[in-house]
Amino acid sequence: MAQETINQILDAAEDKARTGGYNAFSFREIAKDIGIKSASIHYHFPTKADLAAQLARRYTEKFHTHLLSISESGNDLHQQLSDYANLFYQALRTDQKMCLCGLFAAEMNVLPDDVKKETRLFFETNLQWLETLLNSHEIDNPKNEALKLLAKMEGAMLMAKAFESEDYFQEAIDLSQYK
Amino acid sequence: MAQETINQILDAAEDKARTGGYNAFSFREIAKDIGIKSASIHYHFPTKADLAAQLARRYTEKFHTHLLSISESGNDLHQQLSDYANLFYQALRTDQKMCLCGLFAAEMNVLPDDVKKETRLFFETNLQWLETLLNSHEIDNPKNEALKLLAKMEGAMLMAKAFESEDYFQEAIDLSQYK
DNA sequence: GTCTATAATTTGATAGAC
DNA sequence: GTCTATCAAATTATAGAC
Repeated sequence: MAQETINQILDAAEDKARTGGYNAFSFREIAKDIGIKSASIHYHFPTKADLAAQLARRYTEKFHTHLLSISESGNDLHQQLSDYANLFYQALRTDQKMCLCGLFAAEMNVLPDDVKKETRLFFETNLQWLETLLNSHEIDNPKNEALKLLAKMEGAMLMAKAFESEDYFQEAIDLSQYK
Repeated sequence: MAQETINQILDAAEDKARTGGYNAFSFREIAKDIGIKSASIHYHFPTKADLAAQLARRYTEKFHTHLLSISESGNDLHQQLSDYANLFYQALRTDQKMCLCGLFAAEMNVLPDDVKKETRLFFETNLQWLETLLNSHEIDNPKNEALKLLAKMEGAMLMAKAFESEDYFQEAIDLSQYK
């Protein structure tokens, strides 16, 4: 199955990209990890930009699936926001790694255009989901509150990376105002 | 003067590191920028890890100087925090670049140990300054509030990078609770 | 689809002349 | 302190056999 190899490539690439960014993964390393040759990766992804763009796209799509699942729970605002924060926290906790798009955003200036576009889409997807949620609970300035919440998530992740401890994420996240 | 060359090297390296992180600057590129040869850089900084560690150290020291200047102003809490946020905003606005240590923090896992240490020191310096400020104004939980403020700064910077507009920084920063 | 082989470039780093 | 020259390794990418 071709799709299986593609998934293996993306999995290996994501692992490395979330560790050190766009320059932290190479065709040869990925190939070695999954037991094929780098030339085979080029068959599936002609250029590194293609691979990275697909990486960001898949990451965003998976994330979006989780967002929809939170929406459909019908839980109250505070619970949904807690579940939202938990998406980021679990990424830290289970993988010990940064948010892929958070890392890409920091490197925005050196990313190929397609990767830039997909990275930005991750943030837009998050903002839109947050805004809809906040709006449906009659929060003032939902657009601005959404941006502040997203910044809080990514900022908290950065704290966890800076101090090399997931605990800093939880300490930096405070959602008590939405109770 | 030797120090002048060293500063030129660090300036050129900082410019590139703040654009794309640890892997975004090379000895050859820096050398070309300032009109010397890469071998000459190795005379001043034996390894890339040495150069990056000094980069983070200088960045933190400069930042600390600004922090002290804000403290000494004797302004009220809200004004000092606004000035603090402005340190980050100006870095975005004048250089169109991310916080060096914010970017390094995102890449923490792939940094040489010395660079890791210096990067962490930037965040500890910020936390300590914030905690002292908040404490002197009798804010509850100054340690935790300091962490939340620092996360807010770095998160807001990331939003600005993600959407490629400094405006997002200002929108994500809200210090009205300290008025 | 995967392979071998290889091109073209860039990288960090060192030896030794001046 | 800066240079030339060079090394060894790694990078993205392609051509062509199987």
